[in-house]
Amino acid sequence: MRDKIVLIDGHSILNRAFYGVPDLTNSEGLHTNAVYGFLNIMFKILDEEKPEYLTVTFDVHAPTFRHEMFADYKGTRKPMAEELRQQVPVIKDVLRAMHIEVIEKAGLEADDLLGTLSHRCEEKGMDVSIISGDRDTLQLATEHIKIRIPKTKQGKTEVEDYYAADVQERYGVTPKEFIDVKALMGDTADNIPGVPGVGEKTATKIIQQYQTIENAYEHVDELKPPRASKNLKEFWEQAQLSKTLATIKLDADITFELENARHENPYTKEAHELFQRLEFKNLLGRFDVEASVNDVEKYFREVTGKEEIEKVFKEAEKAETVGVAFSKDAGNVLPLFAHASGYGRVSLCYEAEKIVTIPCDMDADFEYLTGKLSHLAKSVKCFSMCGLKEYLEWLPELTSENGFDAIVAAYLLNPLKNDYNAEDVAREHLNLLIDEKLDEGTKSCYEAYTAYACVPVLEKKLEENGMFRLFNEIEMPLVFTLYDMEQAGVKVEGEELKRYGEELGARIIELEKEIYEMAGEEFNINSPKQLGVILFEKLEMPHAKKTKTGYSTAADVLDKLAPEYPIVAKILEYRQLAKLKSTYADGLANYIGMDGRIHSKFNQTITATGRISSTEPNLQNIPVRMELGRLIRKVFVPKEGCVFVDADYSQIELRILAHCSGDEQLIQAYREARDIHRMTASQVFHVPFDEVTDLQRRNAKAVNFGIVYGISSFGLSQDLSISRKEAAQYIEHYFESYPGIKTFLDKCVSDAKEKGYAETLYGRRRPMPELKSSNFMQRSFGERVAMNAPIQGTAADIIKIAMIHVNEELKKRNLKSRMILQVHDELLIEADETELEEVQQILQDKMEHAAELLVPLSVDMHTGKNWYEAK
DNA sequence: GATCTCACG
DNA sequence: ACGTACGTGAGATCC
Repeated sequence: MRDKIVLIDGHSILNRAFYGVPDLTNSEGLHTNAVYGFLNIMFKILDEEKPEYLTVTFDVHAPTFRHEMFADYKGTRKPMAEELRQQVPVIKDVLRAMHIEVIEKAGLEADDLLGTLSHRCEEKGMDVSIISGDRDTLQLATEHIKIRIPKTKQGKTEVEDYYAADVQERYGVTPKEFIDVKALMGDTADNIPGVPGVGEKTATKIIQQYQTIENAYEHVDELKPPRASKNLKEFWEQAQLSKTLATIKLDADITFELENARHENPYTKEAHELFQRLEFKNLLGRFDVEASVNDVEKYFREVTGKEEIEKVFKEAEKAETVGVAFSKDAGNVLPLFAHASGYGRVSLCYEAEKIVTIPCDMDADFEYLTGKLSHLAKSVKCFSMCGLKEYLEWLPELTSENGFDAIVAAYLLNPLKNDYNAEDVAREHLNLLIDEKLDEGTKSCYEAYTAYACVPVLEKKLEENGMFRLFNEIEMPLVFTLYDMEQAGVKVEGEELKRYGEELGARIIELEKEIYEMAGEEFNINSPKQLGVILFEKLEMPHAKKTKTGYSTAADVLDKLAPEYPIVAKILEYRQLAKLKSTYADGLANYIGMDGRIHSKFNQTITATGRISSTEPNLQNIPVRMELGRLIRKVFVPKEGCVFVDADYSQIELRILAHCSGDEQLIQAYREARDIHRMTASQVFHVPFDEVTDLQRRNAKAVNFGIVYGISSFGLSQDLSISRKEAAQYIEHYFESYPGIKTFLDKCVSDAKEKGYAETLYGRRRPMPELKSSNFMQRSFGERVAMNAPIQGTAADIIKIAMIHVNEELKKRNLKSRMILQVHDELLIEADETELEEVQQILQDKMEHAAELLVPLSVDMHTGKNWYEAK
């Protein structure tokens, strides 16, 4: 059996990875996508090949890089992107930590290193795999040297393999002849001149016939086409030079000790720490966690028997802080004693060395244990869990005074993550690794311990980041508010909804028929791909836009075609109805519970800005803009004896902008309750206030929206279907009229650049690594976000405060009315008819006084027997 | 699982 | 020159 060595072309693969993997950044703001992509490719190769030896080569002098991704790029080298440059030392650190040999030699091209190493290894009788993104290395392929070129396709890495025979098959020449082909055709990127007028086709033909340029030169008069014959004669010296340049050295002067390249366990402790810092979560699974010792586990204890359990709780009651975890035990616990919800175990940590897990059994079933916990909640100062809201059902005695949610705290500290869980909190904040393959009891102990131990750590970090009050006074109380809303749910008329869906269905079938007839064939209208072919190929419509994968058939494109092509209008109508039926009519029906109500989830740890999100189902995007869709709201009804009260903030984001910017004009306008869009129109278009046309007001409104989004002339021009120039002019006039706003928005960007995060009025932070990007698009995005996040985030803060106050007031007064929905700037209350006026007064008061700004907060309120009427 | 489209603020 | 408005969630298609 031949030994095998894998040689990785470091810069080439790093470069591939950089352009193939979307931008990733760790919480320190360090770009990591190239390193991540590199490691993925490397691990894939190692898993496949299991080589005895492994070496990564870097050419030291690589200040510039060829852009292989862009076909239009030719000629001189472009400087390496800053985001890539900063990752070069990182990958070297990672490799060092993994004990993988790195070979660099000043003045030597990576190709020559690879050539020499592969050649030497082959002579020693080894199999060699060269991993490179550079096709020049194909000349190195032999029977025993395999060239492997990784391709990143939609997140998946595929590898093209070339032995000598494969090169012959693919390119029609042998690897050695490949050099001569290149000598003739040249390579601008590598500064190889080649022979003028000879391209790939001609070069290949000539070499297929004559094998080498020398042989071709001997028969130079027979060469075809005549141009090649003439030029080879004329540029013979240049051709010879080109061949030298194109030839990869096999005998470079380097010292290489094979034993240094021996591939042993790369999963070292140092590498693990580095991977953690880089936040390569799904690569951490490769490490053997057992190796990294922690001494927490030895304090884990399983407790059974009523006497023992009582003893534990008695001890726990004396603690200031307890960490608690519920576990869905799939193991040994008799299902008989588990709860219907699936919980079969609770765990408790009340000192760093007192960590117990209690399986539900005949002595102590789930209700008994949660009863003990709820009782415990009355005596401790801090009752901490990971994801508190999920468990409040079982802890009726817990209040926002002493409840602590580690997950919510972790979210505030970094709101950009996709998901939050106990393992991550332990790793990031306690530097504690939790094995994924643990039994339920141990895992549950870890979670309880994490909830316990992270309290002081997270509190300190919140304090340091100026978010202590935000956490204690807004986010934690909100956990309880959201829980109440989820419990309350909203009543939905199932029968009505069904009828609505059926009506839509009937119309959809009609439309389908008409569309098929007009198209002349049947196809899947829901498939953008098929639809694109019908519209833009078969019916030859002018296609305005393209997406990555084909034609865009988005509504704004179709809107422009609709006046001229009746079928497009039908398709738009079909789309609208199909959406209403699938997402809303049918979609919502699936969520109606036994109580006739929908209990949507309100998520507190999703958005980057601090907004709440709603899922299963999303009740924050129920149609309202179009009448047909809006009708859906008629099926959302209050329960018997109740009415809906819907209250929404009027232009809260613009008011926040007025406050934060201190712009005199805008503040004055809001104090006088003037029509802001009309005023803007008057200023931007230089017309008297009373002479503003509807169109001007509409456009001004779009400008105001744009300001909040972090305006760009392009975005505004798209929205208003005007030229970019015009849009830029609107913006210019706007900033002339409101100089305070311009100053404020500029400050948002410069502050965020300086601090690395954007901040709301209440101290909520959004980290902003994008602002450091050298990529124009990403940086511009960062700038828009830096303008938008403080405004959108402050609005989110304010309505959260209002929600907490409204909910508290309803409870305090023992009212039967319940807050049931939040839609970003809107609250929906199911109000008992006898309490209607009181509820209206509470809503108005608490919403308008949630924050005291330089401008009044104004609330619009409506009542009705369904959501349609109340909006 | 990625992509496209579209519903909301 | 680059190629976009800010923030979400869900359904359908297609690989």
